Amino acid sequence: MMQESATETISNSSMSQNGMSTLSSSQLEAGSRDGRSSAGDTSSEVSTVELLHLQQQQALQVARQLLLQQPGSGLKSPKSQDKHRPLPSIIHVPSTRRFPPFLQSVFDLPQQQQQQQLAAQQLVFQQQLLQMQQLQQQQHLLNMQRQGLLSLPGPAPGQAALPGQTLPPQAGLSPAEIQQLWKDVTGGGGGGGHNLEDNGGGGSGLDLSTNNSSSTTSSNPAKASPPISHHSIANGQSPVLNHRRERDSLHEETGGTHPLYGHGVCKWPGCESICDDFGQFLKHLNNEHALDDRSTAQCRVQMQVVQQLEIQLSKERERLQAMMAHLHMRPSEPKSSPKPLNLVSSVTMSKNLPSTSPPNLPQTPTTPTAPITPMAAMPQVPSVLGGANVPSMGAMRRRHSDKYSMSLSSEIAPNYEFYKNADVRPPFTYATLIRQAIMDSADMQLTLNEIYSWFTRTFAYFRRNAATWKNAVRHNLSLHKCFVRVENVKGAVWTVDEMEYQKRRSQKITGSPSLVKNLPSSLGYGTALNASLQAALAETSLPLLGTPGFMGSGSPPGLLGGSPPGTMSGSPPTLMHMTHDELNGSLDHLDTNGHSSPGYSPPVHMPSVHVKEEPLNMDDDDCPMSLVTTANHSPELDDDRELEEGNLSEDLE
DNA sequence: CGAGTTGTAAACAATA
DNA sequence: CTATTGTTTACAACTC
Repeated sequence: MMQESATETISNSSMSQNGMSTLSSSQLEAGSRDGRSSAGDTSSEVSTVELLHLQQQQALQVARQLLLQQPGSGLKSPKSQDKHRPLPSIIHVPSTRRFPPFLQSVFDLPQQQQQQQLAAQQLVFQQQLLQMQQLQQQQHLLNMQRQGLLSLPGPAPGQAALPGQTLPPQAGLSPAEIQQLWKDVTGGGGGGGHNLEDNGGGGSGLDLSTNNSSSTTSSNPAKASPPISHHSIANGQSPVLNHRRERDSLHEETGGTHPLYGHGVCKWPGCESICDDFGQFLKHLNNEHALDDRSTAQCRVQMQVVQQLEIQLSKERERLQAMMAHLHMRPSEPKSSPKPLNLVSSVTMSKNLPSTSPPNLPQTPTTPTAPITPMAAMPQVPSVLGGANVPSMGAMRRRHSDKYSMSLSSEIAPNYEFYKNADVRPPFTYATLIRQAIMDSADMQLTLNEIYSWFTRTFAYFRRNAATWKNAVRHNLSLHKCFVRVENVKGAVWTVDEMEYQKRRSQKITGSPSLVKNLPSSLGYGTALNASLQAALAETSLPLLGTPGFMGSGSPPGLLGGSPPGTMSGSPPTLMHMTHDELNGSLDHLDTNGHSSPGYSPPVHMPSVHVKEEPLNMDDDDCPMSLVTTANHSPELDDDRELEEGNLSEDLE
């Protein structure tokens, strides 16, 4: 009972990462930078068109590259490198981030930040992809339409294109042309080009998600996209993002809301009129986009655009599945059933509860409701369970996962809905999950019950067999040194000793004790405390940590010794995410396992200091700050600390 | 084959 | 007394 309530009360901090901000400015800049357009900043028509053109091309190019790469084996990143690598997520691998993970870590971004960044990149990428698709569709449509509706203007396509860029073969129209078309159809609505500049590849892509509902809306063609970034993209996978986005926009539009209005701009296809307030927008809407032939025609175009996009989406989806099937499926085990999800879950479960799990579990228990698209689901499911891992018998454990697992946040986030609704066992160890739960919390500390809640809230899988997994959770908390119990006034909370956590990882990975020592476990401090700092240190000392298998890029066998990637016997979950995982935070990627640490005890727990102020309301929140010193620490700790502290810097090389 | 991980199950103790 | 929370053991399944 408590749990239930807790489940509800707890905030979804896990989704915080969605809150990314703007798209990478680099993307935007690229557009203007490349083009000669800079010359015409003055919002002359020409410049506007050019800008648009550039931006579109840019987006197309990026997206195209990705698409091309993905299918091909050439993909250097997530590819299945060799060992059972989980399926790379097509969508998740922004071409933009080519730099090695460890480089990223150099930035010392705190985990959250990194995640955000990651997410942002991801979003940008997806946006581009969508944009590309949209453009293609639109081009087709326009192509068709122009025959009847108008004559083409004619700026040479691709004129300002970047070196390697070319328009999609099939596209008959250049972005500029499209733009022009819209304008023509619109009859000259558009305002200045400001929009373009701001937005860059920005917002239009996202709209895909909303398109369906309001077709006439946002999915506007290239031009009419919302100006700035709201974090644009709704990454197709997480509805959450969409919601967020919607909310955000609502927010901004304090006055009123309208799908065609956002960020002070009219989002009517081809129209970018600036409307300072909602009232003005309404006026504009009624005046400029009243029911007339022109509007009707635009509406029709938009409908077609949407349809085309949908078709395209389904095609891409098919392609994705085929790719995944190709990459992951073991020759031996062709998962015949299209519904890996449930299958899997049941299989997995079987292990846990041999008899318990009803063979016929609500196979689609959650699925039906789950918003997740096959796209989102696919990656995970099949790879995780589907594949070889689930050898007929339930005996197998899917521990692989964690070896790779990185930060769940990155892994989970994108598939948040999936895990939340699908009864699939997450490919992470309990330790990893627990850590994530704690890290997701505002205070970096959770009570046992809160941890339980996180599990049930985040994974449908853990809504069953509570006794089993809860016991496992407790067991893990007690067993692993990285989990530190801190006494609190109202009880006790669990925190993560990142140092320990990393230490373990490193051990696992390197296998070399010396290295392990590098990790300054003692810097001490605490738990949640400077995660970033710690992360940085960890990274520094173990550059490879971040890279291990993910991405497939470079997992140098050398250091890793054996454990990392290859570990997973079967198919790891989605490595794709790993891609960003690396970015994410150094802290995350490597995963851990339990107790390997030699004999000493946890290095410091910072306990006292960091104690929590009860985040939850479910209890008595009266005492906001319950500072308590933890009793946990035993003398032994200190020893370690010193020990390690000493070497630390030196070892780092 | 042995060591180390991870997941389960279960016994127990301390508390609420 | 019961339910939770924690700690420990034991064991099986895996991986290296």
